[in-house]
Amino acid sequence: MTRQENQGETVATGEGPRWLSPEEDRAWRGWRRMRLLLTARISADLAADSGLSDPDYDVLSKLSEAGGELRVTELAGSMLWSQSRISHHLVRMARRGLVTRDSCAEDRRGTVARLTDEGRAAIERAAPDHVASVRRHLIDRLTPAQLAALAEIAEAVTEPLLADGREEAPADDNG
Amino acid sequence: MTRQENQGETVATGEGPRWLSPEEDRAWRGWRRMRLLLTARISADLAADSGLSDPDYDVLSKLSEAGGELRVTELAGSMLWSQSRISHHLVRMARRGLVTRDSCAEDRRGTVARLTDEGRAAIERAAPDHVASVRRHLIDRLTPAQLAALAEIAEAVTEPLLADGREEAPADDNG
DNA sequence: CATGCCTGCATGACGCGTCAAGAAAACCAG
DNA sequence: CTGGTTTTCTTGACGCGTCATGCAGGCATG
Repeated sequence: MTRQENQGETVATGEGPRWLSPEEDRAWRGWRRMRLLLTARISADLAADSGLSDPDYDVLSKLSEAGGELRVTELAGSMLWSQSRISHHLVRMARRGLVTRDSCAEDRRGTVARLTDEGRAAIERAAPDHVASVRRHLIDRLTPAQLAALAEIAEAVTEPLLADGREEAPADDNG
Repeated sequence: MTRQENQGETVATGEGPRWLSPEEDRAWRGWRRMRLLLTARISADLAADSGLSDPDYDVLSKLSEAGGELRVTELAGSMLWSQSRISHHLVRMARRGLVTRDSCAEDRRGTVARLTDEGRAAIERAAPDHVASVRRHLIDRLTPAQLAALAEIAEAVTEPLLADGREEAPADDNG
């Protein structure tokens, strides 16, 4: 992302783009490495401890928060997932008996995703180990100040992205 | 991740796990949302601007830094990718004419990944827009202090993860 | 120089996520 | 209530990444 080896070469545009400064590059590379390694690690812990994937856990968790059932669109909206993604994933989870997909009474286009007993049991079994993993690999590595900084950074970055999404396609965003 | 609706219920372990405090939860949720949205957005920009995927860009960039060719293992090592991942991806990139995969002279088990002219052209065309996208969505949203904090957070989190990897399987890590 | 292990890489199967296309119900005009 | 639009969700194709497996070439040991 800094100019690297090809620094002497002229870029196709002919106009010099603003490459990243060393500090900027350090943050960018750090972010990408953290994304790669932390995600992989917590995901692997979760799979090993409970047999659930990260997305599995998220869906079960949301459904559990919502009292056990939720319209598919609300599920997608609250998780910032695409319709297609949630649809595909619910099919897979239903196949494994973690949820059911029942057609909705009030709106017959709709589908209600419902936690099965097995699904509820799975999330309750998985949660403690998962929290422990998140603590071990992220929370406990940071000072309280860093934790606060991370939250603020995330908010500063995601807010404009959420706003972009709303302008292009004014959709629901309750989450 | 905080106790949410099921807070009154007893967890299967019977022993209360240390759930996340509000500040911890804010950081954890923020991190996940940032990972989801920022990654998606930069990735979409890259695809729209240049037709390359994120992994495409990373591979081309590494090869370019290395002067145009690299042993597959070194490529994987420097990017922290699995052998399998790099292998699959090089097959796909070779199919599109971005790289070639030639068997290595000194070690006949080995493979050398080489940038084609087309591959070199692709990365040079893509780079300026990509930097601009990274600036727009990440760098420019943060103060210099936040940028430094992000880098430090990333380092604090990834260092132990890299160390873990080495203990379990003492491999190369030049990157 | 044979034995056996380790390394470097490829491959197949499978889960995951996106985009594009489509079906069906709801909504809304006139 | 008819015709068009919008919403809700599904589906198929395809790229991506992982894990497990396999295999050929290097390497070390006797």
